[in-house]
Amino acid sequence: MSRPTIYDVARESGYSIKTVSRVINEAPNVRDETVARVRAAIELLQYHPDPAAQRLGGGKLPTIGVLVDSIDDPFFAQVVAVIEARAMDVGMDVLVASTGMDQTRMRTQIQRLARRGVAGLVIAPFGDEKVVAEALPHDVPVVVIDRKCGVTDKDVVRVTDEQGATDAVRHLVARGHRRIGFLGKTSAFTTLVDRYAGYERALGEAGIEVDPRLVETRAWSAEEAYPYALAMLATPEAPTAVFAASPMMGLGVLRAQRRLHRQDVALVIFGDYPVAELMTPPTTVVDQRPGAIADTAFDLLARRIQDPGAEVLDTVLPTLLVPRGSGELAPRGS
Amino acid sequence: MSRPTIYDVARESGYSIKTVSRVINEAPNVRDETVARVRAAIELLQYHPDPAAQRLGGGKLPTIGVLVDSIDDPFFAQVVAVIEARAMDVGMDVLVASTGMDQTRMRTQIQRLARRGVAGLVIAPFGDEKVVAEALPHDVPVVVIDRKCGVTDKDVVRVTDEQGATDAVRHLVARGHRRIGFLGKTSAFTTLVDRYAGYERALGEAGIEVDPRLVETRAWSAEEAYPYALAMLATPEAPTAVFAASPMMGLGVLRAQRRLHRQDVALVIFGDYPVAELMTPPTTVVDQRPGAIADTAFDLLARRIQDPGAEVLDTVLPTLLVPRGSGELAPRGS
DNA sequence: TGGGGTGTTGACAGCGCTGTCATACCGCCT
DNA sequence: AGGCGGTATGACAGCGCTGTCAACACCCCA
Repeated sequence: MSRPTIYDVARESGYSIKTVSRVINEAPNVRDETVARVRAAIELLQYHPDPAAQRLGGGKLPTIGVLVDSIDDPFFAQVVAVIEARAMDVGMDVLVASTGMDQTRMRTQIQRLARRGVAGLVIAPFGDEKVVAEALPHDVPVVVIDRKCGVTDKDVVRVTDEQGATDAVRHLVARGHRRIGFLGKTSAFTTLVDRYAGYERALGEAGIEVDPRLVETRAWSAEEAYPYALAMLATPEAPTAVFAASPMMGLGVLRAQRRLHRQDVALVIFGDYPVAELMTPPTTVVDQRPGAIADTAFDLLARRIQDPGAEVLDTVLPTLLVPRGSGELAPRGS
Repeated sequence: MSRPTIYDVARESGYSIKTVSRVINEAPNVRDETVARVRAAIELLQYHPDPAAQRLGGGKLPTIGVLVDSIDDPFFAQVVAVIEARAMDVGMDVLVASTGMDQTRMRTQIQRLARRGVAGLVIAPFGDEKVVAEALPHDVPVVVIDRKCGVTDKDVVRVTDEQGATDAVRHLVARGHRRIGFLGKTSAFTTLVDRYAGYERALGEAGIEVDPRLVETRAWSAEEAYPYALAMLATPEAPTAVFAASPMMGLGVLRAQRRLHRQDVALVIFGDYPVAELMTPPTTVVDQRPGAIADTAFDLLARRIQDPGAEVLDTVLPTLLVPRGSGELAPRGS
């Protein structure tokens, strides 16, 4: 009364377990009629191969592992959701793990996932490049998402951080802003360095000099960003617009704006977030399109699982500026 | 150069693989000195047991499966995040799957997870009670979360839906509201039936008769809720306050309010959502405390894994009314 | 007619564990 | 002294697959 095994299917179909195995794995050189009969037996018995046994027998687990900063971050939640959907389509399961922004933990989690014998891994790494390079496994296909972190021997999917930031700041400049603040911890992530570069570029194009008083690079979390944003908005030289280089920074700014009743300060956030369109004013964002990142990552992973020797790709997806109101505000008093 | 196996540990420590196995599984009747030596060898070799082999050998996979409506729903994302954190603490991995609110898919996903040989399952079921009862596996520990769905032979963790709704509506009544709208698809979930009951109860206590024009039970998604909310707020008998029985309904109402510039209508949403405190006005919610649900579910699952015969528990957690502004608005014109 | 593919199938040995059962040894009671 | 029960350890057979290699039937070409 236990689950049927490959032996049951073999007996039922009249073939050997090896032939059944071939049918399951769609191996070549099996007669059509044989395939049909084995399939019929599988159907009849409602047989499903045991993943653990498949793995142990020599194959990989029909599973892909996903490692992200935090599962309930809306960005990563969507990444996980899309990967799960794609995996389900091809009969794979998804193991999730989070780093909690801790490099040691990142390393441990990667090892654990790799140890389980997953077919592939989607990883959002962070931090020191050397640590990342050492932590990434070499015996299992990996696709790196969101942050390159100096990785050159793995497929990478990320977005045009600099261009996206440039777009955002240009957008503000086009509305007449000249005093545009920047928030984002550039020391932590190369993505933020790139976004800052985009900020500088857009200002440069407009002939605006970077005012260090309007650049805040110390905060990482929304909680840390809040006081800095507060301070920046409260100064006499307060910016008329702010570019928040991440949703966390954006939250800090929004809280500060609310606190100071300064909804008149224009704002563009890099990274969309839920209900942004319901804010007052609705928040203009640079959408990183997590779904597209996840889709591409899945495609690349599937490709690498199938062909481990395939050329290593560094895919850079475009971002999308979504004007919703906060980024279209004119400079105060103009 | 491959990963060390139990044989390597046995050789290194001078004991048999069986004794090593005993140490790994903390089996009784092993001398302290033996344990110490084996542990030392494990440490030395950086040995980690192969989960697939453990599973195949007779044990369960050190993995727990989580099945929810949708992984990027903030409520479930937090549930998954907490379970992953808890699982990591005890060296377990987490397999995620989503139902997409499709009963057939729910069934398939449950079977797939059970087939993998997970140690336990956390499931948010939905829909027809008979289907749910048939879909839940009997050969693996299961904890049902969020919705009871008529399940009586599994541990359940949910919240005080009726009480939470009563609290919310009482809160509105206390501010002087007498025309209070209700939105929520009561036909789909028992949780929503309970919330409606809470609504009715609070009104009854206040001697307010239920006005069917203020009760909308047809919508499920935010998209569906929007037009209904719009219609309700646009009528001459428009409510001065609305109780949205789910975050989805809440979104619909918020969009309608924005569209009609009716931020003066008081609103309480059942279920917290990100940045609710940054809305204008900040949204008062009944917090379901997904983290607490997940924590409790994990505890119950661990308990059941350890003792499959333990008494079946139906745990009902309290909700938390979080006043933030929208629920404290006085009736229009008063 | 024989040699050498090519296509199709099966026997069998693992993969790295755990469960079962056997074994060896100890102390203690009668 | 003999026997018994409890403790500590090991030998060995699976668990349900896949990889390797062999077997066999055919077919083609020389």
